[in-house]
Amino acid sequence: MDKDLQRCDAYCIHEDIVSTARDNMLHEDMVMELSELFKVLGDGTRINILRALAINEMCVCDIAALLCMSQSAISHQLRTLKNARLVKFRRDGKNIYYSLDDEHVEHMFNQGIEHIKHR
Amino acid sequence: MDKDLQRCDAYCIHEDIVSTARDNMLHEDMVMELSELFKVLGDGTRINILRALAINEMCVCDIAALLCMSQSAISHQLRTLKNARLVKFRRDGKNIYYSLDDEHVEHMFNQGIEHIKHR
DNA sequence: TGAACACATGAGCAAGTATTCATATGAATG
DNA sequence: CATTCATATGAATACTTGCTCATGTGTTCA
Repeated sequence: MDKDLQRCDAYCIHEDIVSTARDNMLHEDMVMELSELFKVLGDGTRINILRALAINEMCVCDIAALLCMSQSAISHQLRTLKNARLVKFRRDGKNIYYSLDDEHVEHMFNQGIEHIKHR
Repeated sequence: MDKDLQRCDAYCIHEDIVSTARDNMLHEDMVMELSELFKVLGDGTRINILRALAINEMCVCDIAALLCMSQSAISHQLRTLKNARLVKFRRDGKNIYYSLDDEHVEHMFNQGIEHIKHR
């Protein structure tokens, strides 16, 4: 089961360091989920949406007005954010109000901003 | 200068909420830099590289061996990470050793992992 | 019930991206 | 100085993605 120590053909200089690194790697699934999460955050439109929702819940056409984008474009992006469990929504009559569904995203933004400011 | 209150044509329901959100938006440049940072983190190969470098500095062929990928592919990814100021390097003879150049990335990973675990 | 409104969704396209392949650079070694 | 080794880089390609356009779904209201 844990015998995934299959050597790949790549030439390696420091066996011990590579071996230690291998033992500390994240599980494949976690890496995939992490990269998908970051991929979702890696888009200006979605960042703007999340930042806006951090202040207030909003319906789709409000977000579209805020960002000067089409309703369809916003709707597609909200779908992506919904799939990533970053936003939730509630229906009220004809409108659907979106809001944040995560307490970690803001921390991630802040860390990102720190990284950028620090050059 | 700050008169970028140009109304876009999109129909908007809640003027006050949109207006408040607009006042609290991140600056355009910051959104771009943030999205570029997250984009860099949004790739499994680069996540694996960063995680490995968090344990030890490593030369290119070691990373290639660890991840069972070509030297060229790793080199291209390291370039991306270097441009994002996430890794630094030093030369020692024929080898070039890469290491982390940021203290925030690990926090971002941890926040990401928390988000994922929390469903 | 049917028109109007808010939103979702599928197809299509232009732009971006991760890898491979071939080749270039740069340091050590004989 | 020529060869070898470690790494970088440019071009090409398969794949992904964000938007638009057209249309579908679900709710309200007359």
